[in-house]
Amino acid sequence: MEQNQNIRIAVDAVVFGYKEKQIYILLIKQKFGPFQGKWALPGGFVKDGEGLQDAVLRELKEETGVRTNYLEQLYTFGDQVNRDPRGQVISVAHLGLVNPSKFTLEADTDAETAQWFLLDDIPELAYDHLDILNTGIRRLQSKLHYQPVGFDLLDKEFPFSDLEALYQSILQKKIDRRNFRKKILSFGILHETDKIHQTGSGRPGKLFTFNETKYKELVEQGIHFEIKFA
Amino acid sequence: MEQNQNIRIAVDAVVFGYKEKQIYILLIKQKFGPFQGKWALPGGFVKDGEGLQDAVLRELKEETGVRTNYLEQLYTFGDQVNRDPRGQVISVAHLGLVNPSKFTLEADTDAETAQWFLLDDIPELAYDHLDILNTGIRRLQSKLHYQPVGFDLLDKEFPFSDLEALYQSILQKKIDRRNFRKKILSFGILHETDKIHQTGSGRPGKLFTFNETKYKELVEQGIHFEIKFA
DNA sequence: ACAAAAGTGTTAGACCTACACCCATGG
DNA sequence: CCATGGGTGTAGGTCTAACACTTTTGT
Repeated sequence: MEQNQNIRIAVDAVVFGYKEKQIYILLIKQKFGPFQGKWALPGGFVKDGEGLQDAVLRELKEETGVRTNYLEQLYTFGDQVNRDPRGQVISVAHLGLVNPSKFTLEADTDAETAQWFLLDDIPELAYDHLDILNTGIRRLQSKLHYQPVGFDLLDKEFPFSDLEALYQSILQKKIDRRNFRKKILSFGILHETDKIHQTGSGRPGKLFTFNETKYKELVEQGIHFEIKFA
Repeated sequence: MEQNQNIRIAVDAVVFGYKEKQIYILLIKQKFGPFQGKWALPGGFVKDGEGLQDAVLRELKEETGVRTNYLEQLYTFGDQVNRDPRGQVISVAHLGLVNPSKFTLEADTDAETAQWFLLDDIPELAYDHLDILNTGIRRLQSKLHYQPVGFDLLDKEFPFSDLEALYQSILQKKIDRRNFRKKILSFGILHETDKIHQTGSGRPGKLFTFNETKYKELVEQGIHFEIKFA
């Protein structure tokens, strides 16, 4: 009953960031270990006395310099006993959302570099991190259907087209602009400021902010967002 | 980097069963440990070289005699470092669905007894198992909205009213019979046999079976089931 | 005046909700 | 014939899908 286990527990993070109208994912290049030089998700072993979420936040900060407000548990990988060549390791994967413009990437400890990658430009990954990443992508895609998404990814003030591009980038399909706008506005999570987005070309758009109270309320309550591609 | 951890990993199972038109949950009475004599979810430590899901299935069989086809990962409890008085233990909770009529409960190893409990008759539970149980209930309730449920809980042939009672029992509210039937039949997961349910009183109902192919297809694809209480 | 991006409304169809009476069987 | 539970249809309202032109700005 009190026999010792020879299993170790780690955490990993699938962190999404949105910039330049596209979704990126945060990866690090490993400095040590069996996959030295390979790209991987940020993560590492949990320390004694440390909670799971704390471990993720610590590793993220150490390996990439990023801090995230939004972090949820994704899935625990431990059915495959040999997923780590160093021995049996169970990894509790988390999903994070971040606005990349708030941070400069800085690799500290186990990581040589940290870098944002476009989803269709992912390098070969260490361990089973591709599985974890795919689980994260699927989760993010389904989140859109039952929770508002965007608060943690966009700037405080943003043009409506940013939100639209965000949804299209996550779902990887085109959305009808008129229907999308109607639907989102009907949730009442946006507040239209009187500022105007200064851009290079084309008609400038009004800037919006999230109504944080209403937004968080709908994150709790759940929404039903269903929209066909145009 | 290769420092040893003093954290152990366990699994627990929230197993639902349906009988006599109501949802039950499977609990065991602990034979040993800090909560000796208390009721708890079936579960225990993962063995070296064992996968998570295998560990759940093993513990379930050892402690209750139940085997389940349907088992999904629920959530990993490890943010609270002191959830187990024996030391830091992270528990990967799973959710199982079972037809209780297929098993007689038999407690083998760590359990004194195993027993089915009605949801509104849950005894005091060991550890943070009430949190885990509530997470399981919420998950099962939301599953109804995006996946068909019933295949693993009902008999092979069942009257339509069983399915209806199952949904009502899980959602804890009354459902309009006509609308429910219309909705479920429109999914095409049911096959009407020409057999008749032999019951005590009242008009006998036709027996149905699940169209397993279609059912599993919709489990993958997802459905959208939304129904107001009557 | 042209290029680029923002902004805007209506209609048809699908789906959801509300609602009450008759039917088949056993005792 | 009564009690019990099974079986059935329709109309109103709401939500979604489809669809294209005009407006504002910079160059």
